[in-house]
Amino acid sequence: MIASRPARPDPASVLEDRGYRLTGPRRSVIRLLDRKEEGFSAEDICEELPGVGRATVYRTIRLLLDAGVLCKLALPDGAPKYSLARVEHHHHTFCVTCGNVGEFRDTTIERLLRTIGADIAGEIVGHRMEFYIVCRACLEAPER
Amino acid sequence: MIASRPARPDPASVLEDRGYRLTGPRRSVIRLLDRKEEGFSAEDICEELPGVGRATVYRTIRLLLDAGVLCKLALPDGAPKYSLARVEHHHHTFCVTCGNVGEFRDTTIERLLRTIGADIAGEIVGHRMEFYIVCRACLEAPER
DNA sequence: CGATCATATGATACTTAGTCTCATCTTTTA
DNA sequence: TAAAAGATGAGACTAAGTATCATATGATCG
Ligand SMILES: [Zn+2]
Ligand SMILES: [Zn+2]
Ligand SMILES: [Zn+2]
Ligand SMILES: [Zn+2]
Repeated sequence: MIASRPARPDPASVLEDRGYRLTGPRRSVIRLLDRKEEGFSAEDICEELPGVGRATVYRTIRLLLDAGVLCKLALPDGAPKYSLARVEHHHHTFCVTCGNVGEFRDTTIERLLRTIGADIAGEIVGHRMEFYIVCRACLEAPER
Repeated sequence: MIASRPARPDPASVLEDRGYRLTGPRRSVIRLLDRKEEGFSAEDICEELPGVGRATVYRTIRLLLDAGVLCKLALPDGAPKYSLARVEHHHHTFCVTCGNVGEFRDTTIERLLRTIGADIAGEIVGHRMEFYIVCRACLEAPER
């Protein structure tokens, strides 16, 4: 089953492939994103890279979003979060207690979603799905 | 099958049931929402109700969101939109061409989503799902 | 190498969506 | 009718992100 996980695309190569220059500031942003846990904010990145301008951070984020190697999570309430995509197509889990973000894939869902098109007026061109959870750690945590 | 569609809750009664006063400004907002097509912005409401303060519009929207009779749609890109909920639990379609928003329910999905919990570490407390489509009207529209 | 031109950067102003504050007004209740 | 609770609205503030534009960087050609 290990072979079924597609290799994660390298954000730097993806940008180059798209004809963008791989400059110092862009490298810094990408290197930091790579070290980050999932579910960080754009402003986090700005603060941790004082040498890179805010505009450049946001511009790089946008390039990566457009290229599909970065996900923007619209949480039900609160600030948007970002997370480098680990696998190609996936969905997210979001712990409503600790805010932890996870990725998952389920081929059954994907198959079902494809068949559901029949019930919808129009042509389906994409979808998004998120699960709100209480994660393992929060379930096991001493109450408080 | 008609009987299977639950009656749409009346936003005004829902607010009263929750212990909020049904004041003039709140009535105005609710009456306008009710006349609106799906997929309007909060600022639309402010502009169309110059007699009601911005803060009150946003406060009323928040109350209705909390009560579950109004949906906030986080579109993949662009401004958030609102839409009065027509049925209890549902998902949205969003036409990527014209921006039209629709609601749908599918019990197969709901059943599947419940079973998928087994594969996810933690307890699922909710979900969100959206389909991006090209709607019937846009498919049939003269090209361009 | 150096000139040239496209591209990228960063400081900063601006925009959008929404919240907060607080003095005033309205409603409820006693 | 007086007091208390709740709601309102003007406007200040915040957070997330975009636009502007002068400067800097880097690729390409001679
Ligand atoms: Zn993702
Ligand atoms: Zn999917
Ligand atoms: Zn809805
Ligand atoms: Zn559902």
